[in-house]
Amino acid sequence: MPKSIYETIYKDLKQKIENDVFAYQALLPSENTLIQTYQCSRNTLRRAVSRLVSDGYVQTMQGKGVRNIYQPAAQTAFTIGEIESFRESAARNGHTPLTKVLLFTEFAVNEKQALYTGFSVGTDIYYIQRLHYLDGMPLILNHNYFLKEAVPGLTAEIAEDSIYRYLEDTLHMTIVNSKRIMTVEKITEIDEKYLKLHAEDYNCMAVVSSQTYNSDGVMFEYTQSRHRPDYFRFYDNAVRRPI
Amino acid sequence: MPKSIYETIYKDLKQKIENDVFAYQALLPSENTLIQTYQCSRNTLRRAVSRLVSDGYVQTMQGKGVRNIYQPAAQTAFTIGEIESFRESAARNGHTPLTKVLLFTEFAVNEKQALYTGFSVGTDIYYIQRLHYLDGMPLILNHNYFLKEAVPGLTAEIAEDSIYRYLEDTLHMTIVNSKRIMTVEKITEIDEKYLKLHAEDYNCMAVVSSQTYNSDGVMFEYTQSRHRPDYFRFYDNAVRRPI
DNA sequence: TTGTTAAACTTGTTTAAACATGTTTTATAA
DNA sequence: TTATAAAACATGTTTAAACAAGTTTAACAA
Repeated sequence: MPKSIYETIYKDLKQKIENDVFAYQALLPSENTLIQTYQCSRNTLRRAVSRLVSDGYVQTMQGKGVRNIYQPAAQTAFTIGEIESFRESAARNGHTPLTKVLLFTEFAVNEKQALYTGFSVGTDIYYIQRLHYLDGMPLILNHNYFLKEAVPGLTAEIAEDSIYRYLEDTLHMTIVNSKRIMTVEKITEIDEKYLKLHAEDYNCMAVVSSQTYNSDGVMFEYTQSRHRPDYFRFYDNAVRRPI
Repeated sequence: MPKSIYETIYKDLKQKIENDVFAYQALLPSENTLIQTYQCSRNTLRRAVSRLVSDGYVQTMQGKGVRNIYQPAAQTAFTIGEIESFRESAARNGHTPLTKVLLFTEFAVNEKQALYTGFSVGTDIYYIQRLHYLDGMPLILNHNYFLKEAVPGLTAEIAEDSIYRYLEDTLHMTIVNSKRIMTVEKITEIDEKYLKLHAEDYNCMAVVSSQTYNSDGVMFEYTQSRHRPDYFRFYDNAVRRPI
């Protein structure tokens, strides 16, 4: 339910681009034309288009027009690029997700953990280990650290379903911002065991470490996601700005 | 040389945040205050702030203010997140870069190559293999495919220096857009040889495949960058938008 | 003192207009 | 026919103003 006009336009244009209404490398209708189409102001239209630019869907060229440079990505198991829960991502790609909770516990952050999580020493935390399956295959091993005071009433049952659904629907928390770092790390015995990896085959894996902030600007989650290397893909679009 | 007002303000605020003028988790001065400071319109100021949001530097909260959530990242060998050449990245982090050209050739794209590069079959291409050193250590093995008609006069000498400098300074090309996919792949004999990797140690590596567009919306480069896993880091900031 | 309400803040959305700058097309002069 | 200049059209930047909506503070009544 997009509430704002620019968001409605953005979604409509995005959907049109994905459905080949505009050919690859072709120019979109000009600003003036689209203003007529959507009966909106120039600013509002430009705001919608600028999001398409960020998405890598189109490229604007001063004096020329707006070019469609969208090419559908090969459908893959896991696509990041937005903040998306495992369930959302699976649903979007038409796969069946399943989550198993391996460990659900709580403790206060020690010095070593403070260093890599970003939480202060002594902060009370829920620590959860979860295994994410897609179509029956274990793909991701997650280590979640949730700020206890920001996520009251979290249980293993909720973790088995969807923590993000609980955060947004029940606690009415708004997730806003997520800083991520991707690295490649050696697999551990735990990875080997749960993700059915074999060191002779793959001895390292993709690791995504993220710090997530809620709408109060409070970092309420640190997560380390350990991905099966053969099913990991991360999409990104970069825009070069003048120096 | 930032020409626009919003860019000047953006850079000033960014620099202030990086230099701790605003404390972590503190609120920035309000829009009205900053408008007075920079003597600009509200729109222009908001445009600067919105880029700081994209960068993950601040978070806006309706009714409350703008919170500084910037934390300096651990300095690392290679940071991506923008389109940046190897030399630029090295300079920014105070390292000494060196590039060796392993292979410089040209050919027409065949069917197999067309599939993964995104170039059409028969397109004339410069194919270059380059090894990037940082402080004397080989870190990245690059496979570059450049559209020949878009990059006339490319030589091995230029490739040894900086292709991007040639593109921008000599050919006056503007690089705008780069789509990237990150994966983890098994190392090959070539990787082992040039990056001094050992399969008993690491048998896979980080691979960044990218398609880059110039200001005419033409894809003029496909590159596969193969990174030493122990020196690879990719930073990203994601913003969750209402569904 | 406490609870409610209103005012004064904050950021968010939208419109309108003017001018700048780059590109293409058209009209005009040679 | 060809070269040049002007016009038309494209996106880029900036300002101004109005209203919406969320949060904090201040005033006020009980």
